[in-house]
Amino acid sequence: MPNGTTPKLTAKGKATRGRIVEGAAAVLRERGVGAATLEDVMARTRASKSQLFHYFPGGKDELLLAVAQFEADQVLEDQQPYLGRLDSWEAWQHWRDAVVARYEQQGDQCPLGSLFHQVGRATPGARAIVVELMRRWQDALAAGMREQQAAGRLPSDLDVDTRAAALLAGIQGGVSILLSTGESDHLRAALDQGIADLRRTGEGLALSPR
Amino acid sequence: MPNGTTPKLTAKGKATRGRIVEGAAAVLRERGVGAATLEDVMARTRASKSQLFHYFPGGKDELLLAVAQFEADQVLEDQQPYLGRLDSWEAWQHWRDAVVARYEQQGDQCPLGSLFHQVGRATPGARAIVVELMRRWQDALAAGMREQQAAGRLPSDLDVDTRAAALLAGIQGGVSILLSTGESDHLRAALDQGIADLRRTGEGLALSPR
DNA sequence: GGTAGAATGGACTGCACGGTCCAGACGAAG
DNA sequence: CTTCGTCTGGACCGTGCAGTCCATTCTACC
Repeated sequence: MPNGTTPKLTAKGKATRGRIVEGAAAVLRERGVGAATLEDVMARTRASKSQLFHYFPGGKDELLLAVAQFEADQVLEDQQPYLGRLDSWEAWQHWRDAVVARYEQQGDQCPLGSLFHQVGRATPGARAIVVELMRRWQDALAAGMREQQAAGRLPSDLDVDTRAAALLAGIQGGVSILLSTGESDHLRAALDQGIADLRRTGEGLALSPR
Repeated sequence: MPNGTTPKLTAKGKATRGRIVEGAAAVLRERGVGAATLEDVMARTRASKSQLFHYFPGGKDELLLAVAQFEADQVLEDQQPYLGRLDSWEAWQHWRDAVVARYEQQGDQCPLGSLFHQVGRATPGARAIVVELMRRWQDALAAGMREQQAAGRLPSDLDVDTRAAALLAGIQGGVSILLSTGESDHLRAALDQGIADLRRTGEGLALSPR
């Protein structure tokens, strides 16, 4: 039974724990999940082994899970404020730019992807984190489309959820290819094509009844 | 300096080597890259350790690379003959079905994805395999679109390569999400949306000149 | 049918890395 | 100022697993 938090945490403890998670995240991005060791994390965060196991009694797996949650939150945060306010085609474009920039800068390390390749399908925890991230992401996209519907820039009978799912898939694939090849062409293509398709769907809608 | 093949290979040797690669591929799919050990492979293929190192002097990494190549070839092969003959919208649909079926059946194990998460960005070999796979895949899609152009079912000025890139990204993302969540909705959505978008692009083209 | 080289078996090694333990410093609360 | 619990340091352990070595058997070729 995985309980949420270890024992009591004082202010100092909280800080240390946070330091460990952030440091571990950095190490994982650099070294990759397979290669990263607890000692790497210790060196990076200047924490002793007992600290690691003090804050993450479940050992490496629990730490990885914490990092995964941290990274997952980061993903959506990095898209704000654009992702939360997709109420014009310009806003969509800004969001697109933010996504491309974020992942181009991140380069070829996949904090999340590799994480649950390690902890992976086995544990329910890891999967839950990814599922939740995808859900929130897709919901945000769908919400943006609904705003455009409300503004009369998308047909009201558009299957928003499917469209959002397809767009999200395009992003994921683009990122995935970026990670393996180092080229962001596919990410750009997927985003541009997805948005263009959307815009064209709404074309000439202004003249439809109120 | 990584040479292509070990020393001389007799017929028997070739068979054994092949057996090892296939067995290793199976083990990797089941256990995941991180968890799979050489001893697992030994058990599965009934090969001794010296055999492993006889055929793959580079050790585990070289074996993983061989498996990666094997799996990469498999991916495209599994889409044939549909992928090679995308000369009608029905053919595109058949291909779509084949892709969905293949990945739904594969379930939640990612032979390739996890492979180069392990060997990964570090080695040039792994990246090359993935890059090559993506290139061939995308080329096949682009070729299919060109056939549709030739048949007058797609505008001749369509930017085929970008469209193929976007579609490929959608597939990759759909698969990637399928792997993490177990749901194939996104893969279906990406494929259906991508193809529908394509078809709509070619709509009403029959009445164009000639 | 003999020999050179490939193919196989399996014991052995080394060590990296996750995890445990205890001893001691620090901080909060009464 | 005492006390209790959190926090930290670092030595220590066990082992799982990649990789090595040599001895033996099989295969091809003359």
